[in-house]
Amino acid sequence: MEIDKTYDPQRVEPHWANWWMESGIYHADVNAPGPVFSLAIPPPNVTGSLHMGHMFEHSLIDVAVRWHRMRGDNTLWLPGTDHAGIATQMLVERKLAAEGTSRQALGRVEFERRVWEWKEQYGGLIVKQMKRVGESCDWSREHFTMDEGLSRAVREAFVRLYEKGLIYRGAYMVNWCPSCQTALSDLEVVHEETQGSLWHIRYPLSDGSGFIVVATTRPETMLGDTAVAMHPEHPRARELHTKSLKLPLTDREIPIILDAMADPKFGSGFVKITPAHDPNDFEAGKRHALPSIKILDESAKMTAAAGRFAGMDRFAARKAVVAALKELDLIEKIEDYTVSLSKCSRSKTVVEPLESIQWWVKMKPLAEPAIAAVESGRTTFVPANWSKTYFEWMYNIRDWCISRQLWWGHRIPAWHCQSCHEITVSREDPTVCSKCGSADLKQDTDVLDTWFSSGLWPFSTLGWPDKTPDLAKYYPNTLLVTGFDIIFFWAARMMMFGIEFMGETPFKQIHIHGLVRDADGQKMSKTKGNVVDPLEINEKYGTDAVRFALLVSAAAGADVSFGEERLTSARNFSNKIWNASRLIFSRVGVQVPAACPKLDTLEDRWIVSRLNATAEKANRAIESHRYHEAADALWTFFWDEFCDWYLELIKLRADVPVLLWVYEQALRLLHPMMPFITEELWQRLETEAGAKLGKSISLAAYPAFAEALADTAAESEMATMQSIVTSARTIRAERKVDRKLNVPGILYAEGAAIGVARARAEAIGKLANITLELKEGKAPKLEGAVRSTPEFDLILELPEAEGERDRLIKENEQLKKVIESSDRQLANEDFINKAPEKVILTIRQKKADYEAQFTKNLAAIERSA
RNA sequence: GGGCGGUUAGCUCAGUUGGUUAGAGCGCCUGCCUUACAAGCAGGAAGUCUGGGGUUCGAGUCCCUAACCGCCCACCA
Repeated sequence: MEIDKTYDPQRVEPHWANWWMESGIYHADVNAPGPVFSLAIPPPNVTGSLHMGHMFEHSLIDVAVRWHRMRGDNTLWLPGTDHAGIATQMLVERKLAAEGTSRQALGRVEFERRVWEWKEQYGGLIVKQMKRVGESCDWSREHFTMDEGLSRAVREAFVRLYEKGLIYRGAYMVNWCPSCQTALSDLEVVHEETQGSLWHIRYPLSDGSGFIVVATTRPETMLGDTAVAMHPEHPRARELHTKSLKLPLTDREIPIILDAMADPKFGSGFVKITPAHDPNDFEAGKRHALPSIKILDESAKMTAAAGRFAGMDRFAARKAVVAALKELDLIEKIEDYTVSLSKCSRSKTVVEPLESIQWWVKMKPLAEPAIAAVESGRTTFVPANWSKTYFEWMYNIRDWCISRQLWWGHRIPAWHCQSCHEITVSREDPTVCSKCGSADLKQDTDVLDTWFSSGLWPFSTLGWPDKTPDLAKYYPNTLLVTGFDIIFFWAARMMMFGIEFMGETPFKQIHIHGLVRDADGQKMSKTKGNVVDPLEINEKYGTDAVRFALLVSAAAGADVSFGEERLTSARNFSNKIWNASRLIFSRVGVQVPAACPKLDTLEDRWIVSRLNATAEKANRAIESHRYHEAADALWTFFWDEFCDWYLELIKLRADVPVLLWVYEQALRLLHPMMPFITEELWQRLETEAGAKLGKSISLAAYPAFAEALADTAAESEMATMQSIVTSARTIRAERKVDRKLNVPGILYAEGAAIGVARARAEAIGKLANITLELKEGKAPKLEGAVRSTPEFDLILELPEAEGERDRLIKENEQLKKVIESSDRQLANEDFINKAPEKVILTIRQKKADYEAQFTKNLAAIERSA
């Protein structure tokens, strides 16, 4: 068979990626038998393109999915994308700006049309990329959070929560992004420590009896102060609390109030109260019935209430206010101060706390059962520790602001009556007001937080609110694979909504993976310029190699430091698989026995036993989401055992019935991690009758552990044989013997070892290029080119090596340490009494072996002295 | 202010419930273009498992403590 010398993924991958899709083999059949394995993808943002984080997450998912499918489970991996409200709207607005227009200029309807158009044009990119990298999704069930079915689900969910009193509308302090022009949830605000200042400002007492000093990080807000608070226990409380202050730069008089919020130990012990622009002060304002003066508008510009500062931007106003106060000599001092700035996670604009009317979800009643679900173990986290993070947030949960003043998203299904001002919330668009019957209705202009619709994802994608067969079969999902960064945003909300609407937790397990970092462990970011593009490296190294490189370094929950060396070695591994296949195909052919053939030779028994052990390890590892362990086991098996030993031994034989069977099984074991190369090679194989093996390796059974194939005797015999070969090679390497030169050698051994040596003498001779003579018993003297182990002495006909004596002395020093420590242990009564018998026996054996070795070495050392 | 991780070979990292002389990849050293593979083969060097206490017959692994690094949460003027 004509086959390239090096593996070229580009010649193989596009074909299979395409065929997997077109053949529809990953379509989940509701009526198929077997246990269900279902998983819904964390829907990537439509605006996005595939980055390393996706590549990693999707590799983890695809391994789990392919493994379950090969195990015969009724497997569904449901793909889809998220409309990502703010992110997408920002992108399209930027594009409009470049065209010299704006959403305001276009109007709402036209803008929405443009976003849809944009989505159709560019939104499919990430999906295309996912298809190209061979993700085994059921594309017939692809969903988008704004498609018709999901929109209906969103509406249903909203109405139900509203009817239950879990959604309410009200005026509260919200995080307002002046650049996105919308309210944000607490989660969409990021806190950043910044070097700022603490301004100490003198507020004169109205009666002219002096000043009190307040400290603030935002001096411009003083224009909206409506009180100054002091702690009730403050030493001057009695004296001051009836007095009032003359608020500088204004002609207002404000009271001094007593409130425990003022920490007497902080600063001067007085705190200014700006109810309109600070959440704490907002509450204080309510407690003390203070007026609220809004001095900043939705664009963070000073309002008319700010007097001569009106129209200024908040930061300009800050400077101007400070300057004005300085002029009046009202600045007592300015301290350097570290402030925690709240910024919009999208636009990085500093958010402004503003009072505004928004829609909220009451969270406590939803959180309680979601907490219970994890406490009771109905849903578990992997790694388990993440449940702490989940609990931490859930116990302290606050109501969720779900309305956004955006145009791209699910419009809130609420209608405001223009005559009686009643709100009608409805599944169908109402024509008349539910209270007064007026037809003059206007739909609420807000849309819902993106995460509201993603929160319904595990069941909305299966047809909810209808009772579909899909929903019955695939809900709850078996597994969720996601990043820790969206545990609160997404996982927790799905838990709450899943339980609320479906009565059942949405997934049994939540696997939280880490972050893909660069080779130096730095977070990848565009500004740092250390972003690795998966498509670029997929092209360079092959998708399988990229997957394998990610998987092999992905201990559960751990971050992955991703450098090119890892890719190179993974790429080399695919090449190794390729070349082993070349050898097999050219020497042995492509016909695979239907079952494991009869095992006669040591190496056959051994490789089958190793294959079996590897299958066990791989299954256990994948099942418990320890993908790196599976990858490692497969690497070791295929490269070190199958290629380096088994194939080398096979080359010496004509009759090889077992080889193809083991090889084909190995391809199956590798398939979930390296789908392309394994499919390509597997498709070249045939049955012994010359027929195709099957439709796709991805539908072949994943090898399972079989007790009957475990052969500990073969493993230990093979270990002896390997040890003899390695000893001979080591001697040769140390003396730099020409590879082609055959060297006579004598092997002294007893017991089992001599049996192995006899049975495989020829193979040993060939692998080490020595002519082997066997003698039963111990070597009479150990000099010359010798290698000794507890099992045997091997003497090659070569002159004594320089440095051999030093090596033995060094080895004996180490042996002595181990022997002494074994002695100590064995002399310890507690150890003998308490340690399990198995451990004691092992130590005894170990000690005996080392002593024998030590004695041999010693004899050689003494003689060479 | 709370919470969670990490510290193991030159580098990046593994190390299930404590139990043989702590592993891998890359890098390094030596020798090989061996009819599958130089993206390879054979051999080799390299670690007082961050420090200090403790539990235990036995600790990289469990407990306490310190240092350093990182992350998350929080309405600390």
